[in-house]
Amino acid sequence: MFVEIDFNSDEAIYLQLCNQIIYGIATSQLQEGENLPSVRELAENIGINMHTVNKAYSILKQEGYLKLDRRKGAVIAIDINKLQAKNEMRDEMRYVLAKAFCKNISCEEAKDIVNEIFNEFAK
Amino acid sequence: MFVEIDFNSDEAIYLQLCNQIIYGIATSQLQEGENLPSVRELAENIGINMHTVNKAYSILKQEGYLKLDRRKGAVIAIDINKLQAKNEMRDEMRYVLAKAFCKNISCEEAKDIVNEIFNEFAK
DNA sequence: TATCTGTTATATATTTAGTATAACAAACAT
DNA sequence: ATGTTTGTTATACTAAATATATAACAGATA
Repeated sequence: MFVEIDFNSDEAIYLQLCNQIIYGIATSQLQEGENLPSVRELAENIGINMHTVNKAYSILKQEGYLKLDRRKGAVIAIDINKLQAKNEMRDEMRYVLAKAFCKNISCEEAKDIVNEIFNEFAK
Repeated sequence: MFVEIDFNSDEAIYLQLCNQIIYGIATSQLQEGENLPSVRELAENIGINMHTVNKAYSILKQEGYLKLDRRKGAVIAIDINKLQAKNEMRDEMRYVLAKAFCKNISCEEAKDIVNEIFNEFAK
């Protein structure tokens, strides 16, 4: 796997896992229908506890990025609720952009960065 | 003050405080040079502990939004390090936009929301 | 002098995060 | 059939983060 955990980060391990898997889907390093490692395997691989991986997978399932199946394990399966996703994005973005605005970053500069990041994603 | 704490949120109180004060600056409800309430006063006002407010103020100071003065108290004073601010924004934005991309939100739609939010700010 | 600032210190309770074992039922390969 | 692998659940524990409660200090101020 491409996952890299920073154990010195102040961000919780399970959140780092969630974010990196979502980023992996966006950059199509992980594709719809593809299997993730089992909770035990990934935990072993990273060197963390099974339950920490399980927590990440459960959240990703609840947020509509995975389906968990006893036979096949964790499978990428995007459930799209665009309206909800947009509202969540707006709420998260509000504080990120407030910081930017206070630091004299313009709307144009912010949108340039949005372009930049979208170019990292699959076309 | 305009601060509203959601005690049922999973977000820490001191973080809610930081975010709302930054948003307050961006929307010019708080202006450069203006005084914030003292840590004791704001704590009393919201109904939380003095140290929780103090933690928020200390972080805002360290991130360059406030100066703390024994005589005048906490004063809005923006320290602009644009390059650093841009890099931080990019890192925070990356995972917000990865989520959006997975949910079929387009680059244009994301930029529309950036416009929308910037319109909430002072001109 | 009394009061208000931020600041620091100590102690404590609560919650969250992470680990450690263990067990279960469903699926599956041999 | 047997043994293994899947997610899932339960319990117990440690450590860290969060929030509260008092208390005290030095500098500034009225």
